[in-house]
Amino acid sequence: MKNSSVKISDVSKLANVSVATVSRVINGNCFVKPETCTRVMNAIEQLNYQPNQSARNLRKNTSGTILVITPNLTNPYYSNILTGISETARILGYSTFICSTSNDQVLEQDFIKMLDTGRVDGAILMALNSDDTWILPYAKKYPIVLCSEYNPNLDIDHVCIDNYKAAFEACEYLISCNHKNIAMISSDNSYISTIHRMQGFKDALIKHNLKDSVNNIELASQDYSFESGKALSKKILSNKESKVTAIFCVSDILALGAIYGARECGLDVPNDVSILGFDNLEYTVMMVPQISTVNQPCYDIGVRAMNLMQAKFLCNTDWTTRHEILEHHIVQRDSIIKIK
Amino acid sequence: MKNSSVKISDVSKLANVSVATVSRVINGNCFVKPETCTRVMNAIEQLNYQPNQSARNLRKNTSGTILVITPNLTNPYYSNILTGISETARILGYSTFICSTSNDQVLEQDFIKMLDTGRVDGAILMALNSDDTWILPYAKKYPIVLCSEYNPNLDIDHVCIDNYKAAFEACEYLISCNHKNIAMISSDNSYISTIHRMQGFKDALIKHNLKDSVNNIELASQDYSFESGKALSKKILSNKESKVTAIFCVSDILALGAIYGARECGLDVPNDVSILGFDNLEYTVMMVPQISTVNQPCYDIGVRAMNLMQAKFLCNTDWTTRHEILEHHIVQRDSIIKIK
DNA sequence: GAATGTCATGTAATCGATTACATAGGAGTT
DNA sequence: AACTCCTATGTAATCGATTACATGACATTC
Repeated sequence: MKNSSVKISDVSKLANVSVATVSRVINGNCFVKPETCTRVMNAIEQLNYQPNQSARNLRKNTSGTILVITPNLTNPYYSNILTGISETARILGYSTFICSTSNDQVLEQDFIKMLDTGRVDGAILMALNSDDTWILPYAKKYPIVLCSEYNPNLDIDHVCIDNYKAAFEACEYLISCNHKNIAMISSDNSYISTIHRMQGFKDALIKHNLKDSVNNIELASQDYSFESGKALSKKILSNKESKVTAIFCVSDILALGAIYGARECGLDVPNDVSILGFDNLEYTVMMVPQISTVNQPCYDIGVRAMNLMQAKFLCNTDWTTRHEILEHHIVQRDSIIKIK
Repeated sequence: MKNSSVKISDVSKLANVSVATVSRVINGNCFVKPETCTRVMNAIEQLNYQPNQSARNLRKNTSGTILVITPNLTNPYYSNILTGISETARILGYSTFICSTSNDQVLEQDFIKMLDTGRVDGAILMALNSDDTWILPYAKKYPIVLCSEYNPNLDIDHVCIDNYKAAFEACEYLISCNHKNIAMISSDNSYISTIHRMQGFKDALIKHNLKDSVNNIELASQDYSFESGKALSKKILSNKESKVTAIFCVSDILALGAIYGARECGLDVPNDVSILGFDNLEYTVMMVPQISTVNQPCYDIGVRAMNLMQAKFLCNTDWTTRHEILEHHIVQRDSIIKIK
């Protein structure tokens, strides 16, 4: 026998009140006599009553759950954000429905349709391309929050870091270590973070009169894979003319690949080449050399995204779009040396 | 305007049939004239009708969602299993509700209560202690599948590998490389996998007359952390009398820590100490030395767990408990050498 | 041609909550 | 005493689907 077979009418009978009163007690209506309230609560306790969510959702026309769309679950960058989202959702009383797309846009748009069916009340998306516009009609109808990535032409709430500034500073950090010939391993996608990081990198080079490096950008074809990082660093480092002394990678996994590739070219990191990562994932400190990187507050990004979602739910007046920019910082470790 | 405001009665009006007929079409009842069926489907298409899940769930007394309980989302071991579970669930038409406990049993049991409220139809648990019995009443009432860990005294469906055999073989592999003084870094928890691995390790040593090594087991206090691996390998290797030449770690992260610790002791891996990991997570090949390890088919474990769950749902006769044991294998890479 | 069976469809009850509206008792006002 | 107002509670409609049961059309059988 399911406990769920205990329903509100059972409670009402035991407490000798109507179902309406029981419902009022459950939902904290203030017009219930304390005495009655106690009686009802005792009955609930005694029967171990738990309200049926489907019935509640049907009546209230909500689901209490948030759709979370992520490219995958295994990349620690995403899983850290997801942890922030999930834990915050739990605390705030929402459920989450985490869906991974494996970068399949059709799947992504199928998931989004759950907003229409009432299966979910809102959605947090973690990987919108900077030129995606299909999301707009949904964002107009439902609460949507974008995480890390967004389309600058669309007026939709989002939470992210200042990727332009982060890359600019990262590049300046390498320059401050007297690197003059710097390469970048970026990614062949159209995320706004990628665009901003490349622009920040270039602008820093230009500011410091290192225009020759501006074209040293290689693009990883499979997003942020180790294999791409390895292959591209070998490509960069095997070009003896260029004499690159530092590589800025737009993810820690690419940096890992770059280090491996450097080693295969017979080069030592950091003595022959310096490598800078991005994200500051846990494993950057689990190896030699520990990887210097740009910290992103992944967990907090998730927390803020979920809080923003709740704010949108609670707001009953006009909502003005919010863009939350969290702080990044450069983490100096062992994969970079200062050239004398 | 929500699309969800289109309801079954709107479709029925447009198609000029009753709601019952529309429902029959949606649910594939065979007693509908093809002609009528087409008319209804056109109406559905035209109105972009999507059935309201809450109403459906209420009426059918199901939720179509599976609770998945994991210690965390960030450990790639779990996130790979989760991927297998989620993708399979999607294909089979179920939703998943992934909850992470951070090893908080109170939270875990709170999550399980969602079975009682009808919020979920079944649960997959990924980290049951070998002496946990609180799960039993739930397993009797609801479909429950255990993943990786289980309680051998409880008759509950589970999917895992043969950890005893895996550890036995792992140890024999080290012995076959002529290691005679072998240590183990295990974990201070009561998972059945841990117990079995330690037993397998010991029995292999005994079989090969290496009884002296049997007490070389150190326990990581914070489950499978890098820090523990580092500290314990330093402890093991700094003991000059013991002359340990190989360490078997019960997780790749511990192995990572062990390698780091060895390096801090001035020892080279694999030339001075060999290190064997467990799990075969992606990053074992992303560093030097690439880590030799025991492969677990994480993704498949997830797939099988979800398939098992579905089998339980579909079974309307008596169910006999199933224990699915998937294949492991040793992956030879660079963190182990054969002693001459 | 009456009885029976099959197919296709409709009517209305039902799932378990929430909530608009109704009602009744008691306090306060005139 | 008659009125209003407030509090506390009950009655019944409602959310949007599914489905048991009813019905009618038509085919088959004897």
